[in-house]
Amino acid sequence: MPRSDQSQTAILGALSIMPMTGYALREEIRDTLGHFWSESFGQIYPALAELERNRLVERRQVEGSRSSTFSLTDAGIAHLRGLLAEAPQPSKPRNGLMLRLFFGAQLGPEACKQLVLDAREQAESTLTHMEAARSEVLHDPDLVQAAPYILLTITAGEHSARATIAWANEALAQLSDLETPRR
Amino acid sequence: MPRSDQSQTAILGALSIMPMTGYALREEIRDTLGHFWSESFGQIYPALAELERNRLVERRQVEGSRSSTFSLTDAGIAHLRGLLAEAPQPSKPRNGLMLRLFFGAQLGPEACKQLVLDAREQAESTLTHMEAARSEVLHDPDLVQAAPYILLTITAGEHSARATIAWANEALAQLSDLETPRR
DNA sequence: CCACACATGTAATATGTTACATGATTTA
DNA sequence: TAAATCATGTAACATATTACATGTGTGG
Repeated sequence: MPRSDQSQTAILGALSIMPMTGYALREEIRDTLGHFWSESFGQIYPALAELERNRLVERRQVEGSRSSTFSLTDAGIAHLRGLLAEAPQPSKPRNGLMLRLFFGAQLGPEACKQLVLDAREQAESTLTHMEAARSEVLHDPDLVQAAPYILLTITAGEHSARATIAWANEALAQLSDLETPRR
Repeated sequence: MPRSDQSQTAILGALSIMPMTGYALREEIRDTLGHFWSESFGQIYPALAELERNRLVERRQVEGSRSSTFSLTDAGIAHLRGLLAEAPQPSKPRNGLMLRLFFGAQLGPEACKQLVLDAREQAESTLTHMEAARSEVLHDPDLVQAAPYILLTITAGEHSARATIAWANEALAQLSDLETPRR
């Protein structure tokens, strides 16, 4: 089985919400699933080609245009449900921030503080995006079916971002103590 | 520059805390950094070989044994500091749980609930591990220098796990509402 | 002396990103 | 009409996992 099942899941899933081109697929995945998923061009087109070979998606040429819209076949929907039912394969974590803090003794408190500040800022920006996403989801008529589930992922993002902010504040306090050793 | 800088950072960092064999390196990374980092055998040995070629680590053969201990050279410490100072490269997220929930309409509330239950259980287990790790770090004499920084990463893990648990409880309530549509 | 953990490494494979090539369509 | 965006795809490269090959030391 070439092409990761997980990429197929994301692609079939996105097409289950609405048919679209490969290009749009990448934009949707980046903009909508971006906080917890990513696919690159180099994966999307070959994966689409294979899904087409297996009759799981259908390409519909737009009249007088080179671009084509992909949509799920019945077999594609069945396949998607099968993939979703499989246990999520745990992704190998690679958190560059934590790696740096872990060896922070080599870096010094100042640089660590800056890393934590950056992380906090990013979490705050995530929080803003999540709020915007929530109202988009609630107002998009294409998403009435999917909305309750999508909202779960948005809530997860918010919880995670708030946890990061709370942790960052604690961490900054700790780092300040390290900076000025008691005299 | 072959071999990701990030792998080198993890390896040099681990060796900065204490010299060890390649085998031990993998065990340490799995057991100690496991919650936010991973390296596999296939990366560690080639990376060590290259670090050795660049005189960033030194191999010391143990008397009458085939195994050897790697330790940092002065250039290695300098290199490590340089790597740590670089901005963490954001890892492409791939959260299988969120992917499944996002398309949960295809899966149904029951299966989604099970996924969330599993996630909560895992977070609870993480919380237990973090507690154990904290007391280990506080009692290991090799870690006196590094401890304050390592504790930051443990605290981060705890915040994140607690956020997951809180979210899971909310999500389960939402999913129950979906299961029994009002009549 | 057998099984298991320690130890080093390579090869095959899988996965994923980036840069490039190409051209159509839209918008300023 | 020039520039930006949309659109499809490939090739080269980078990265990472898994299985395998090989052998040593140690405890039951």
